[in-house]
Amino acid sequence: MSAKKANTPKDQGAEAKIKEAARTVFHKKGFAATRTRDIAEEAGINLALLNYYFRSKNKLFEIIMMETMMQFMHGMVSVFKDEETSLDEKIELVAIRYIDLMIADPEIPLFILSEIRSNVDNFFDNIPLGKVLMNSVFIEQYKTAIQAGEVKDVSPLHFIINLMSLTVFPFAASPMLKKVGGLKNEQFEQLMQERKKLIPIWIKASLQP
Amino acid sequence: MSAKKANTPKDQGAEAKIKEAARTVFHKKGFAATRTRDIAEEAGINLALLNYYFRSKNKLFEIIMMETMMQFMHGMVSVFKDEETSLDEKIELVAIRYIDLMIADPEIPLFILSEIRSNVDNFFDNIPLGKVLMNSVFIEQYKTAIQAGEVKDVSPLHFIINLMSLTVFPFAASPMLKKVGGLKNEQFEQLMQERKKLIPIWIKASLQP
DNA sequence: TCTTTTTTTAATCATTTGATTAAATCACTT
DNA sequence: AAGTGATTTAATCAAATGATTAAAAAAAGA
Repeated sequence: MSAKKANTPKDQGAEAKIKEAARTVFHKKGFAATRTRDIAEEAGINLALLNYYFRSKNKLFEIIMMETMMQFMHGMVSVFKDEETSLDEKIELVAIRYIDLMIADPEIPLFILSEIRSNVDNFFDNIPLGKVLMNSVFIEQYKTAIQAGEVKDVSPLHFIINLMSLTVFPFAASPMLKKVGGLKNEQFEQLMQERKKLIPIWIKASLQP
Repeated sequence: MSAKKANTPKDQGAEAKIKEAARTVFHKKGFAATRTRDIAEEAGINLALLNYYFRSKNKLFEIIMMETMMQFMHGMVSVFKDEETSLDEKIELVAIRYIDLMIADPEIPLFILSEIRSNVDNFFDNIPLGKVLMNSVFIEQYKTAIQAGEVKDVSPLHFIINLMSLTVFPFAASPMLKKVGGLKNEQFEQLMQERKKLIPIWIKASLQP
């Protein structure tokens, strides 16, 4: 039942290797398209080990999904709740943190969007993330700015959607951008680096009353 | 070899019914997650019929993929190439057409993005869509406006990405928005209707020098 | 009506794939 | 070194799934 210490004979622990391999393959191909044998091969271990450590493909996927969601959400929620930073600073922080996160792991956006559609998981069913975000300091600051006449009176929902759209969509669409636009990986990353500075400028421009 | 006329005994042609069912299921679940039996059931026909008419799951998928890509691209390309409309009008046209298209068929964005990632298809390999778009009237008008000092000097690529992001992303993320934000279908559609007017305003604001 | 062609079905095949089992190997304790 | 438990493997199972086949049913043509 318990596989506490990684006292394996091989290099660095089969359990950890399997999880890393699972993350790689699941992120790249999604749940339905990955076979447990893909994961075993990627990890360089026998197929039975996967079931020995993780019981089933589903269980393993749930772990990866949970960790990925946490990783993705944590950056956002921590910025949204910060009492110390201004509205403008938060906009800049969201852009920078998310773009850095996604440059490091570009498969995440499409993975999350696809798997939530597939409903393989019930991650959000118990977590009132909507309430957390829409009642956050960020949104309060936005509403306050509206009442002070500093920004246009547009629904906070549009505001959040726009910020996420400009930040996340290019990564979700990167396979298409690279195919359609003939972009190389370096060019794409260069473009995304530029957006860390540009997105806050565009968002602020769109808020001008 | 040829199944010309739909002279079937049943209601309206099994071949057409299978294709419609395939479109529905593929769009909803993606290639890897749909089983041919799902399609047969959705179409209300026997499984063997699918292979009789379409030879294989792959062949059937390629047809659906091709038609979906055509549907999605045609709206964009026709606006981009139009010699008669202004830059501002094109921005408005793209927003309106795409949002209308996606309200009618909300599964399309995530379907296209996912399946291009999966590389199941080689749709773009023969079509220089990037050249077509980046050399279009739309982009020429944008560059002209930059040289005239009417808009900020930002890469046309960012411009296109921003327009697509604000338009397409909310639909790609709609399963998440509905779960996280607790949005009902009607609320979501209402929000998207608003964006037909708002996106051009935001884009134009972001272009101000 | 009778024949021929097209359409539809039930049954079955072959492969893929998630999962299990029993045995072998390894690492650590005594 | 022997024993004990943890780790790993090869072999195999059972279910799911894409595809095929042979025959029945329906439609069309004579």
